[in-house]
Amino acid sequence: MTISEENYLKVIYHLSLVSPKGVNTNAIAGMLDTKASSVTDMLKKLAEKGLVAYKKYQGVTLTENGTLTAKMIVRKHRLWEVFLVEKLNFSWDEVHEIAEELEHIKSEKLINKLDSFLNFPAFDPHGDPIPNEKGEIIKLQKQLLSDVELNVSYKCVGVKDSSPEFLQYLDKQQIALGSTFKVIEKESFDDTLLVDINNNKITISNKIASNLYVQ
Amino acid sequence: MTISEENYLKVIYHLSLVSPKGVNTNAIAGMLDTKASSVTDMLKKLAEKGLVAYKKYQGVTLTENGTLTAKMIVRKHRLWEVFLVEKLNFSWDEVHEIAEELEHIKSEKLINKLDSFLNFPAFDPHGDPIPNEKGEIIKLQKQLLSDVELNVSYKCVGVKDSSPEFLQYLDKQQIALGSTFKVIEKESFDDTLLVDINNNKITISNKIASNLYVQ
DNA sequence: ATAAAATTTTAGGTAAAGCTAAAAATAATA
DNA sequence: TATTATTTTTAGCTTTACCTAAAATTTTAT
Repeated sequence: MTISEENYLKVIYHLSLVSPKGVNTNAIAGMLDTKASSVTDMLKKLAEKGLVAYKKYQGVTLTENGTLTAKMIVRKHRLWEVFLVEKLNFSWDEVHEIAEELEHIKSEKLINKLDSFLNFPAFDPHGDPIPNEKGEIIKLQKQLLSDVELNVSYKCVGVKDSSPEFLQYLDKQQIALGSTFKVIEKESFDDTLLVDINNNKITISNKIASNLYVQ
Repeated sequence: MTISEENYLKVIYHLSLVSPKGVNTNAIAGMLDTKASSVTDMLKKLAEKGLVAYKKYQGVTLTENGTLTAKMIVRKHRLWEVFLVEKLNFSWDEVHEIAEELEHIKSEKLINKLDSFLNFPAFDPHGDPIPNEKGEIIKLQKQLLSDVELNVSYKCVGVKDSSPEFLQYLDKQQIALGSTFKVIEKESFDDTLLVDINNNKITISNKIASNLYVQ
């Protein structure tokens, strides 16, 4: 299994969560910053290896084997992110890029020992669930802050966008996982929210609110 | 810098310690399990990049820049080995292979934070010195057990061969870094040694003795 | 329903890092 | 020193993972 193949599987896995019936060639190309023709080539190869079900022009889905393989890559990525934040004191906006490399280190023993060293964390620093050794994932029913009821208390449990830019914005606003939210008012014109965060009233754009998961 | 280029630099660095005047194409090929013709190709590329000084048929040496780059790869390799043994409880015969992958992760910040997390270790689990951030290396004057005086006490400080086979043999004989050695007798016929290890007399072949560093 | 637009695939090509086989240079030996 | 042996390089080929441009298919819109 090459790094490139692993990256394709991971991207198909993430896109499948949104389009379970089949992932488009162009969508994959967009995520991997490559061309559609390159994607077609790789899909044929992955199909040969039994990792995806692929029919010309029909999009692609992961096989059972492909799904498990993809989940193991996600598992590695998220465990390394926990390591980087918890043990090496990286901030949550720095870890994604490094974990993109670490996720390709090949040793099941390594990842299980790392898991144990970290005390079997269930979530990564961005609130995303970490698959266990069998690929099982805790799925909590979270909502976007943009879809939430007025005057009800929620807790921040994750971010949808985990780009450094967004995460640094949250740092600046002192928003972190665990912060408590109550939407006081919603401006109907542009869906801007007036929110009470940790007993501190701030205004939040719809774009921000629709990238914050609460519970 | 590709993984392949890094592996060449690392091998040239290690071979340079033994042949400082110039490393042979065939020697590199042997270490990397590749063919001499492939090595020639790569040497040209590394020379282009200013990492090695290369003249046809004359062997190769690292430039200053190449030496520092190689040392940083060695630094990463050895720090990851310490992490694997100290934090994840791997045994010393398991870590080399995994560190071969981890040494290629590209983030100076990562490696310096790892160094700090491990309390700036000076030696790896096999007793090899870890270059610091500047590439400086502590060099201790160690001897091979095979070259040592009779009836003088020494301490084991490193292994020359760090293959799993040799390390597992040492485990079986309960020899570890820090073990004390006193050579009681040397058989002149085959240089077999009768050695007192931690107050325990055992017989050791010349092959074993010439792979153990003591001080 | 058919034409236009968008998507996807095919065909053929490139760069990296390997390979084999033959040629060239260096080293060893008679 | 001449010849043989070894080492190294060159030349040309393969595979992986990309690419562009053109052809095929599907989707959208008139």
